[in-house]
Amino acid sequence: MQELQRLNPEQRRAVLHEGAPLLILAGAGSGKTRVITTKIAYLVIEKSADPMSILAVTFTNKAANEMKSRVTAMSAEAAGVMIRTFHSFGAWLLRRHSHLLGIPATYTICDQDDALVVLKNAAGERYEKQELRRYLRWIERAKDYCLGPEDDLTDVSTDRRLTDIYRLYQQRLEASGKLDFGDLIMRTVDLLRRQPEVRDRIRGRFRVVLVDEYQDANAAQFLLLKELYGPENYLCVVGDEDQSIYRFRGADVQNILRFPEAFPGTEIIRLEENYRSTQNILEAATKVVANNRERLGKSLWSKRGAGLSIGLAVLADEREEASFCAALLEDTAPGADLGNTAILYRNNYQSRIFETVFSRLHIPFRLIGTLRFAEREEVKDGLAYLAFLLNDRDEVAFLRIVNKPSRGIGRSSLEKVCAHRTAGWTEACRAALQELSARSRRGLEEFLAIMEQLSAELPRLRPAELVRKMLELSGLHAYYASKDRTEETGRLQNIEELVNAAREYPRGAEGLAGFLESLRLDSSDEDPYERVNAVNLITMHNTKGLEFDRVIVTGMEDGLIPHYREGMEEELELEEERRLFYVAMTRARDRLILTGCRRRQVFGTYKFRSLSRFLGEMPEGLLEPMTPGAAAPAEEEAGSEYGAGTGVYHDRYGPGMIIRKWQEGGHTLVDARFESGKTARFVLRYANLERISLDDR
DNA sequence: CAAGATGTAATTTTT
DNA sequence: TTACATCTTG
Repeated sequence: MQELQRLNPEQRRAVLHEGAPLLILAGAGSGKTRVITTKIAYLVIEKSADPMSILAVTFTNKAANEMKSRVTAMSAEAAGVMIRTFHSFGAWLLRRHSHLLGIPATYTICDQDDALVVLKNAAGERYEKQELRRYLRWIERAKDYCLGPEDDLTDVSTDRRLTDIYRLYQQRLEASGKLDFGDLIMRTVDLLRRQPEVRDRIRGRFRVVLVDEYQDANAAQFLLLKELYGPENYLCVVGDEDQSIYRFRGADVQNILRFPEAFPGTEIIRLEENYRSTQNILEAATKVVANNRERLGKSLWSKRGAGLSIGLAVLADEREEASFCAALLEDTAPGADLGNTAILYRNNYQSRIFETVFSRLHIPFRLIGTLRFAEREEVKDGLAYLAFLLNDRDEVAFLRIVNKPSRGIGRSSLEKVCAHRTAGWTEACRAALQELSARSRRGLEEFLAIMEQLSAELPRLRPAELVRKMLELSGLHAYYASKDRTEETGRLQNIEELVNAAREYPRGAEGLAGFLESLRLDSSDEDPYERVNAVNLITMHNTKGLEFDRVIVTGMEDGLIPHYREGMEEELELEEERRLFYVAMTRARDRLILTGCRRRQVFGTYKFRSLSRFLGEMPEGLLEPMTPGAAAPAEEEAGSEYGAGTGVYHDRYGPGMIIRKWQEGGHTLVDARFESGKTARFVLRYANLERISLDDR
């Protein structure tokens, strides 16, 4: 197999390895995906392994899809290999054994929003939203550790009410015939433990189990691996303890650190040659992460030259930070692909200023990982109709859609329906009908009629047609069409997109359930691998597994990175933040630029900030200060230029023109007329008027 | 019952 | 600054 020749000795050793459990410690950019995919192809081609007997598990769909396409490129036969995320593997197994678990085969999956609704209904009105969120976090955490309500939860929280609330939540969830993300792992473990014959059958089928990004495994996922791994099986996990960044989600570095203890006889192979970054970038990143104690340690090296220095720019505020980045982008060679640059930040909200500044300057950008399709209100509405169609015990779906679009069914009417609640909501509705006012009754009858019609169509229609029908019958299409006219959001487009998304799924309940599952578990509607000439705006977490020619890490300030939050467990959190920064830095191939602000707006007022302590952990000589003035267009001292006739842009008023300028009380004042027809007077220094050319509208 | 108005609170990271 | 929750009005 010629791919083997292209590997370095350690990579080859990892591919050829068999027998004992294998832990591959793969540094950033060391070609770990290549090793896994080649290993799969090697097993199929050279060792004549049955593709069906191989299971490869990842954490994100992004990674799973990437792996799938690379594997099939090497061997068409290997298309039969099962490559899934942990969650989707659990979902698959649970669906096939739903009869053993007392859950419907067409169960739907709760996302966090849905789970919060379930919890709210379960716990009653007496809790505030924030409290409920806290409890939900604890419940999720418990599930990360495979702990049920009856288990000792003191490691999760010592709150006395947690056990009760957790139990109520779980009952309510099960009564609704739904599973949450945690269930997908926890109940799979449960299934394999309680049904030894299922476990043995699975062990018999998947003789080879490969796990990517193992450093992000949580306790439940570890336990799942334990169940999958029998005496006849081969287990290989790949990971990098320095890139473990999902502690908040229950990921535990100890999982990878202690893998050799948990699986006796484990052999370790280190991949330390980095193929991605220049020496400078690598050295800086390595020096920073070396401050961590919780690591096995490896020494990354690269054959690439020293390369460019690492740029450091300190800007006045986040607005200047964004313009600085914009100037860098505008400086790039004509024809160069903006898609080769990524702008990274710690918190999602930091993207906002980049969006505004870039839009104004007509710099194309795309937000990666944020606007999740399935989490939009209008999409959730549509999905709720479909979920309810599959399972009329689904309380979350029912409450969402019974009166959306409005059918005149208000709170009091709903309470009457709830009083009749039995197993299914259809029944409860029918039972409550005669107690309702004429108006509410008509509305509810209409709702029931809609669902009945759709139910009749369910076995006959393919999901795409069914979705179309649902949008019409439910009135959602009309509802969002009229809304869209006034609000000009793309909501109508989004729900129509639902029709397209449903194509390719087989007809009937199973097909529909499969469609809903993929939407829930595969939220990546923006494909970072797709070539687009637009700069990438992305959180540090979301960059895992990605790489870019040029990376700008923004917000290099104490409090942002490392992120501060009260009550945090100092040392552990700090090491996690350091790993996150390490991940961010090692995404860069050729050029790494760090930016921070002297002050930043917090809740509308400016706060002074100090630079990130991580900057001090980098070798002195590698950092090269960049002067904002050189790259950013001069704005401050341009006061003298804002004469009458100057085109300006104001945040509130939009584009306009200066019509008069004069001095008064030591300040320069201007009057401006805007396109809206309004005029306004500003103190030039404070007004944040941006210059634009007049034909630039 | 629903849309508008007004007041108050708050920003990690994601399958 | 904005998001969201509660109150008020049509």
